[in-house]
Amino acid sequence: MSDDALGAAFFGRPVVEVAIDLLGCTLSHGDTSGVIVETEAYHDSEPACHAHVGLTARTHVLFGPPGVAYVYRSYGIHALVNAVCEPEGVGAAVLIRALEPLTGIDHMRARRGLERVEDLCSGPGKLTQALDIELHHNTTDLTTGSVRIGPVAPGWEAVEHLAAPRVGITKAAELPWRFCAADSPHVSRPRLRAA
DNA sequence: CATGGGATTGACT
DNA sequence: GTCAATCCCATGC
Repeated sequence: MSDDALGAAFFGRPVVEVAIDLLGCTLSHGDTSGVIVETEAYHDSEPACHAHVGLTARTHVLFGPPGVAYVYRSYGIHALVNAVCEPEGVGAAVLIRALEPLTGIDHMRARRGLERVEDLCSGPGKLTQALDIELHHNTTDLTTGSVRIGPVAPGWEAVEHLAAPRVGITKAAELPWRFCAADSPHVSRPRLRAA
């Protein structure tokens, strides 16, 4: 494992723990990067998870080794990026839902066609567009690849976090598996429902 | 081979 | 608050 990325051992733990610990860590691709301020956990034991249907061509990566990217297209429009968790054989991943932009902000503005920093990465479909993450990044190793997740950023070591129900899903919506950094103006859907 | 659903976003009433 | 856009892939005939 290198100094600028988290190792496979970090991701090979219970998915809810990883989702919480990822708050304050960095996601980077090329010149662009940001601090993760919102995540959601998904596990094959609950029906909202894509892996719930079992091992298919699509879900194959979710059951693979931890620390790998699972990227898929949602509603035919947006790419959403996840980090595969739990030991190999378990279908689980953390959805990266929002970032606070850190570097390459001008590139993000150009890709998004927007100026306000708090609009660049405040949603799972927005951050993939801002960082230029696409479907071909599916199965990329986040510990060594071009898209990678780094350790907690300076000043984010003790971020207070909130747990809340996941959003945008129709099944198992009651599980409080959405996690946000408290007081961040960069999370999606401004209002948080209490857990 | 045809069909239906989806972990979202942005524009419009 | 409501609604359409639009691609991948799992499922069923």
